[in-house]
Amino acid sequence: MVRQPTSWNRTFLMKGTWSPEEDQKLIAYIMRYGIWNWNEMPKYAGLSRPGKSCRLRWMNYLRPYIKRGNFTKAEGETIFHLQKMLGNRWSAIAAMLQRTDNDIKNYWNTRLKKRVENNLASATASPTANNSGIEPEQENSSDADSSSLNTLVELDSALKDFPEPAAYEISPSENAYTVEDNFVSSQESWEIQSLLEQPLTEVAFDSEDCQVLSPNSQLWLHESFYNPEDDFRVNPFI
DNA sequence: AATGTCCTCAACCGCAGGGTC
DNA sequence: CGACCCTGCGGTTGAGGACAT
Repeated sequence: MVRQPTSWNRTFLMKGTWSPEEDQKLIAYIMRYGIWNWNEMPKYAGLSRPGKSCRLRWMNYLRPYIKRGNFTKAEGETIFHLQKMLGNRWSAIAAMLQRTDNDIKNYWNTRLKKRVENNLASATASPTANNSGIEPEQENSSDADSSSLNTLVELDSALKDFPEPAAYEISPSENAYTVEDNFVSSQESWEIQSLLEQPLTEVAFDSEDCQVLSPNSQLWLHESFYNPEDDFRVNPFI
């Protein structure tokens, strides 16, 4: 079988940052025809981009249902612990947070990783120093506890400069919500959704699964309240 | 104001795995 | 069964903005 030239290896294809016009073309095409073949789609969508580039742009930026913007402290905690448990499986971590793997990866590489490394370096340099704020008797506990404690110390150091979580502080005015409990009523869910402009999806974290979440991150939302027709990202020309 | 350095993040690259022919 | 295609993943790069000197 002869390998046919594909859009992956065509020459003279555009590279670099996507323009708003290109984004619009890709969104419009996918909304109309769906995703059927990334290699062939750019040709029909009027894009001079490799299919791979189109896929990446869609997955990391244009598609609905992804959360963007600043990471909350709770998300930072989640990423920290999931990375510890799963390793660099960014897509798996991203799926749990409704973020993109690229975002998670960037966040880890540019923030958490550096802080953890710095913390470990300082701990190595002065192993007897107690700069963690942990009481001495806690440090004399069992090995397992000690390991857990080290994790907490690393986490605390990694996250200490983070802002307080703001993603669920809904504003403005009379619809202002701060989600602090484990349950949100349907009506509240819808209102929160409308304000957040992100899809309602069940966020199924709990402390038994990953033992990382603060109460703030335990939102129970249901996607049945989400109407894609109202979503400008899904219907860009409405 | 000019220059250098650091930081963030969008995008690219190479590879692996699964599916198809 | 092997060659090829497509997709998804993780590592890396580089442009551009922020900040420091």
